[in-house]
Amino acid sequence: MKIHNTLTNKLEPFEPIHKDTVNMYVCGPTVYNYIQIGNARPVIFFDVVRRYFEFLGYTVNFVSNFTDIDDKIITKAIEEQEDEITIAEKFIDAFYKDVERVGSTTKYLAPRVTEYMSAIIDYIDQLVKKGYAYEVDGDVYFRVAKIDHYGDLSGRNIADLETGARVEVNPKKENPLDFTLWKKTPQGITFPSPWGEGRPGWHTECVAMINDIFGGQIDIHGGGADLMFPHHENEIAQHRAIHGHAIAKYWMHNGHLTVDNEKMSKSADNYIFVKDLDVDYMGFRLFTLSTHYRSPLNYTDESLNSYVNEWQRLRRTYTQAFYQLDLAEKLDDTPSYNAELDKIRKNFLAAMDDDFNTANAITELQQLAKYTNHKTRQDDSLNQLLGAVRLFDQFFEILGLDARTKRMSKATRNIYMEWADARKNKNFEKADRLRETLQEKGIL
RNA sequence: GGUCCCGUAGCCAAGUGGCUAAGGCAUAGGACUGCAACUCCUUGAUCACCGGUUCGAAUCCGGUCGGGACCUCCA
Repeated sequence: MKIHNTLTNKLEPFEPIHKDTVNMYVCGPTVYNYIQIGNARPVIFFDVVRRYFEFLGYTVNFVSNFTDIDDKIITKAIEEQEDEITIAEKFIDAFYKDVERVGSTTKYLAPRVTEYMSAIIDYIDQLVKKGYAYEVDGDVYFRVAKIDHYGDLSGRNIADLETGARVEVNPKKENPLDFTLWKKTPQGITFPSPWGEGRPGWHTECVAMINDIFGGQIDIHGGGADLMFPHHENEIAQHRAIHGHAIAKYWMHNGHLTVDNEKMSKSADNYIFVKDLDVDYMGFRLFTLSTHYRSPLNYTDESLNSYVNEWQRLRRTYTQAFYQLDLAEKLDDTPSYNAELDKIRKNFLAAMDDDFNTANAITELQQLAKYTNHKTRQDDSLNQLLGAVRLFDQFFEILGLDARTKRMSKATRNIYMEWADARKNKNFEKADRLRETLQEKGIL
């Protein structure tokens, strides 16, 4: 199992810190709006990461936060004449719905900033006491100059960053790179702190949560590539300041999604919410997994549709094989795996082991479909067909693709038999009628 | 202005130094079928461009063009 570590920019063998356990944290959403399809990429990809580790036998402790205190939420609250908590609640519910829509699990620990206020304040307080942070007029800033290796993760050096600063610098800061830990807020929800009423900056929450929940270095820290700088860089800096070592062993970042080769933005009028996609969401999931996670993913209607079709094809292959076995009452037999199936399985796992190369894994899924379609037309090798179905189950489970198919009821089975009979007796009128019924039930 | 990523057939996409550049969709032809649907078989590439390194490059180096991300608070 190899993982590309953003920190070293290399493929590294995965070795868990604690035997048989994977502790991972993925930066979650700021809940001020519905999520757009680009936000769904980490939601889907890191769900696959979790699934694959679980398949390999690890216990995965998966944590992803909600940022429920933020200027954008405050702005939205004022806009909608609601309080921040109500807004946050609304979009947390919406987020969970979208996560389920795209086939990812919602059963993981999801701490919220509002629940972590005292831990965050405590963390900032420690930074101040150790001299890594300073207070100015009710704001608290992190002293970047005091940390070595700032910029390692994103491959930047401090000199370049200073040159590049093109916006007016905040005169309160000792150094333009210093980032906000605590912010005195003129409007919206505030919390009491040693530095007065205010709210936390964005970068401390993840560190405080990781520290509290995991109590030490985690295996994997993930998120979108846009978070690499400054967010993750700042997490590393804070954690190093207090604990003297890196917060995570492996950093994983997914590439961006563009729409017609443009960044999604409201002004470009190409903003697509997950909830508004009018397609089979499993097709969308397959689409996002069709490109390696670190590569950019470009959305076009044509491209999405081709994967929606591909998904329907895969599912059809699966259900046809399933029903054939069901009719023959072979579903509970012992599956047989021949060399061809073993090879497909081996290639699939090798692809996943290679830094979660889902694109190549999907290729094996397609090979499995071809194999299955061949076997479906040969009645003599039902145990091998069963092997194929079981392999499909495994692949679908790992990728989070849901093709669950129920066994036929007795009534349906009878209709099927009648249909077969009618065809045999060339009673085509009756056969066509029954065929329609079976098609409606999704059997044919 | 700075840092970095990407550019493979009509479309999606793997491959990152070495046999004839995976796979899928679409197209076209064929097979199967009572008719369909489904399915199967066959069908396509001067790897953006120019130059260099090498016995050998899609893959490494330099340049050009095109697209994208980040560089401040925020995502």
